Amino acid sequence: MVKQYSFFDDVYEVVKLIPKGRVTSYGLIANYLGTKLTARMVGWAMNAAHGLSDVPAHRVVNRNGLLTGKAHFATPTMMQELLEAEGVEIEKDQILGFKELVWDPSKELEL
DNA sequence: AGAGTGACCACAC
DNA sequence: TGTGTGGCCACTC
Repeated sequence: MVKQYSFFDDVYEVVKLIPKGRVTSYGLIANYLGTKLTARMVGWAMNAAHGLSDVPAHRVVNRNGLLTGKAHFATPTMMQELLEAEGVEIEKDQILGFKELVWDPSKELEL
């Protein structure tokens, strides 16, 4: 039923590699996978990813560290709950110290 | 084949 | 500092 596309798999793989307690942004993933992929595509991929429990979509936020995708979870608070459970502090749907918690695949993985 | 849409990002005012 | 607009690529109707 759920059709999966090739680039979705790439996005999932990166998201799965995000260390616990760390977060990343759509743009960083897009940048890491290649210029072909735009932040919108990553967000769109996440839309399909939320159905897969393997993909920690809660660790992916926008470039401001804002939980823009929380509305797409089972409950609006679920995303925050999951992040807080991993030690990430959140206030008003915004990740505190996002700048230091951000996990940039193009830097961390470094190929 | 064309138009609309999307869990975004960057620039301009 | 905050709002508005365009652009990006892929998918659906």
